[in-house]
Amino acid sequence: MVKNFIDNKLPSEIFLYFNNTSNQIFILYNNKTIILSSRNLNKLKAIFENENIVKTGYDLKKIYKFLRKYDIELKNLHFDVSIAAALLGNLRGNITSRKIASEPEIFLGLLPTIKENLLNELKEKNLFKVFKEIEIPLIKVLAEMEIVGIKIDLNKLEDVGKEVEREVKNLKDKIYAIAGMKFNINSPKQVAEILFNKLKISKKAIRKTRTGQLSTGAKELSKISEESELGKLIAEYRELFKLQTSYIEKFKKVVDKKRKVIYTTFNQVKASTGRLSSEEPNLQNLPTKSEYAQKIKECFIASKGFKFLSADYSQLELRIIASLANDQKMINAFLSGLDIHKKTAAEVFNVNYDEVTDEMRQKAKMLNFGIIYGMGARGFAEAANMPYEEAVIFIDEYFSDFFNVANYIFTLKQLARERGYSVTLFGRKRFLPSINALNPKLRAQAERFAINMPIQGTAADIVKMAMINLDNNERLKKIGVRILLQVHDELLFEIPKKNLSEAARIIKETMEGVYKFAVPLVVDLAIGDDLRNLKSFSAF
DNA sequence: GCCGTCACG
DNA sequence: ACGTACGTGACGGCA
Repeated sequence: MVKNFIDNKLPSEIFLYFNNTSNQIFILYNNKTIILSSRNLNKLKAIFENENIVKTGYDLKKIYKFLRKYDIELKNLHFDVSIAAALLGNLRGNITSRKIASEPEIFLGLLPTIKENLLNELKEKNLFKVFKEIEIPLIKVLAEMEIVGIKIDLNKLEDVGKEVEREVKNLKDKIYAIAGMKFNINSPKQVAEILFNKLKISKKAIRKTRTGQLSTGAKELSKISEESELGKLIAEYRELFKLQTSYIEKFKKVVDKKRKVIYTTFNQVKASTGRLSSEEPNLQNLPTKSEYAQKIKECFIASKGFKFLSADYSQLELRIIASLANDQKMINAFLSGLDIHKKTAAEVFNVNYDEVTDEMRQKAKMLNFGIIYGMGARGFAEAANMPYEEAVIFIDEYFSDFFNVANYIFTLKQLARERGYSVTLFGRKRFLPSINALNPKLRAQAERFAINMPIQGTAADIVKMAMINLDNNERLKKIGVRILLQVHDELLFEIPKKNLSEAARIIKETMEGVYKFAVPLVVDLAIGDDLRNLKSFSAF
């Protein structure tokens, strides 16, 4: 039956849908439905691999990966309706996989119409360029990264696991002893009960959660250190419990035991700013801070014969603000090559660069972050742990120093109000239905989105474009370079040892050359055999 | 299925 | 007095 279809005239386009429940691909081929399971995929191999037949589907990355398992390369990825819908703002969209999973054939039949509608809307709303030039080419890059995975040392992971487990138990015992009873430390409700009712620790400075319960977050726990050491112990317990459950145990659960490789899944369009996200497991939030965190990172190792190379954009978002705002003072700060937060501090505190203290730098750093987040005085005061009045003064000073940044932020809000969306340099949009809302809370939130999205989103566009350019580089392909992970402003590669220098040079040049801003992009490199021991590396 | 919490950029 | 700076994913508790 499949044979007959192929003998007919070749279609110019086929439509694809992968049904998770049955593990089958549903294909619309010259208006006929073909259903293939892993056993008979090969019957359409020539069609899948035909460059002249465009492929349209729902979640093409998943289909690409499925076919690759059977040595078939899906070529000419053309239109992904889930991506198109997301770019148009249907984030957790109308098209949910659950809804369509029960009626895959009906959904497949609708795909051509859905595609036509989405295509028209993308063009109408000027989103086709981002779709065509960034998101579609990225599908294959992400699929390849997910297929390669990252190697993990299971023996080492087991050892760290035991250490952390022992430490968690110790902390547990200590906490019970001080509390005078056993309770569930994982229950914020019970922790609050013990601290503030049983032990009668002062709750005057303690914040409440949205639901009116006394908060027991790390910040609140640190406030009670004068009265009891329980706060510190509970915080420590939480930290280690987190490492144990969210990382060590999780990795053991999802690892491919035979290959000793962990495979993540990147979501291309989940984040409303255009960032990627990573799930099952999330490899974009590997812990870094503590000694145990470092021991976990040490478990991620380069494949035999390869070295890790990490390449991260230095201060990507601030460079973008300085450039897009065309703020000469901030641009000069970057061009000087000095520490940007220290330079900012010198401006805000009106002192010489050399006179900037760590505390001043810390405040300036928070101001710089605040800009990216669309801060208000209240939020900044809270984050920087200072009185509201003082925060107002700091922000005023910052904006009078960097007045084009202030103008830029004003313009971003203004444009968002007029257009109903915010937009990145490369045309990605975030629709902001609440930007003119009467509810001040909702409106203020939309304004923060309006400020943050063009910055975070432009950075996301840059990194996505870098990934595509790297993937298109024939030389890198030839010398065996693989991209393993993307962590927002950083890419992790695996490189055959003998080609390290050449690869590093091409990678740095490619990433820095993605776009020419007023402030040049700078990429820092580091190499190593595991994720703990990465040493900075000069490509030239 | 939501909440509080905490890991990351 | 309060609404209290962006984007995520994952956990256990709890109803």
